[in-house]
Amino acid sequence: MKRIAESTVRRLSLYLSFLEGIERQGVKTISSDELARLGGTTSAQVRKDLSLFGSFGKRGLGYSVPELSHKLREILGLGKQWRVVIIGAGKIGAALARYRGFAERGFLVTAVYDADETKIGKRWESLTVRPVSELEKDAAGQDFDIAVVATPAESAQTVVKQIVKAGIKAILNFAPIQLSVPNDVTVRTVNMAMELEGLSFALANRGE
Amino acid sequence: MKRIAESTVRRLSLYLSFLEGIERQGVKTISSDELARLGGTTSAQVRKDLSLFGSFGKRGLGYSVPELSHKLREILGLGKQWRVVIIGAGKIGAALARYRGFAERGFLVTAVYDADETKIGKRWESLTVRPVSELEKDAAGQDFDIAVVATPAESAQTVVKQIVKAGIKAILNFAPIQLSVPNDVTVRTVNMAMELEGLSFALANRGE
DNA sequence: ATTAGTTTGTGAAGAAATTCACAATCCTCC
DNA sequence: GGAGGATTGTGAATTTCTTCACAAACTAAT
Repeated sequence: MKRIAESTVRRLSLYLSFLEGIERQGVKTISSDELARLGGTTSAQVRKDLSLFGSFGKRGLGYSVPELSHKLREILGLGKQWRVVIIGAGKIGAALARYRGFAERGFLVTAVYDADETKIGKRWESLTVRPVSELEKDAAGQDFDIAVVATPAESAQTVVKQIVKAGIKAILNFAPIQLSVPNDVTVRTVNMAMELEGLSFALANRGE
Repeated sequence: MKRIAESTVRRLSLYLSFLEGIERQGVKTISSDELARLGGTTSAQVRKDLSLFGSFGKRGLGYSVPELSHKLREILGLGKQWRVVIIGAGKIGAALARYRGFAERGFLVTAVYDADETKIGKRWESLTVRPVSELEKDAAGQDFDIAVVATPAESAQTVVKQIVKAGIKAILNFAPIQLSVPNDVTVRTVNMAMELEGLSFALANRGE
């Protein structure tokens, strides 16, 4: 398949969230134009995005809401349950472990790890914090899909090496650094400082 | 000034974080090549990004670390303290109010608001949760710069209308919806579901 | 069955972002 | 103070992303 841009994937995700809302309201059909309006983009963009994966609409009519949302879930790989491990049992890790949005979307938090001895053995909901040194061994039997890095910046790159060794191919990174990983590993970074600085830039340069 | 792309601003923010680390280690000078290596990009990209704002380097030598990081802070508007209000006193709001990264970067959390009567009056650190209906009035005297939206998706758009009315021009949005705002208001959205779905897509389409 | 009115899917055009490539400049050392 | 080596700044080339624009395909109405 042709390489798909990250921006495209983000939009697909956005379209899906609209479709799910609309589906609950019982709307049966939607045009690219309407979808574009909701997503703050253009109808051509919507159609182009979808056309990368097939043709799901009916000319003159639009898209069937249930059908399109099913297709998008399929494209985004939301059919199966992904198994998630959280590395770092600090505040962010704790908040994430309790976050219901994971389960709702089919992401099952399977284990929590930390390097700090004093945290090991603590229980969170139904999970027990395990030493990160065991990650690779554990992964052998369990098929973890996604690792969430919620450690301090200093330890993040070390932890990532262990994640990669454990054969995990997708990382959601909350540490405020740039992770270095092999080509076949996908990283998404959530970096509050960067978002805030983006806003700061916008405020500082208004009207120039 | 020419319009600057969001991706450029993100990279500037990234460069700055490297420079700050390097500065603490006492390194005095850095080349675009080194900076590119750290940021996972190319040296040409680094130079192009910086050249949008001036010429800060010395040919044959590279960039002075303290000078460049100072310039970047200036460009990103990190010189002044920005005043932040958090709207939504739920779990995310609470976590953000306690988040030290705000203060470290010069973002001062000034107030917390919520629509839910049962939450109003609660004290968080040195702040008291106030009714969001008072936001506009409060804003008149206080010059709030940035609003953080940490409400459920359902109330987010309503809250945003109040934020806009209060004259706030920058929003950091944690609600999983697309906010609609006037042109002169900048929004950055942090959406975990979208990030997870990006990873899911990558996993589902590996090697195609 | 024909017409009028929609809306898709997609090549082609246009815009934006990235990379190339090299002259210009600076530092160091002899 | 000239030569050699390094690295910037930036037009031009390239690649990627977005928008345009229209034929094709569908519905509904008469």
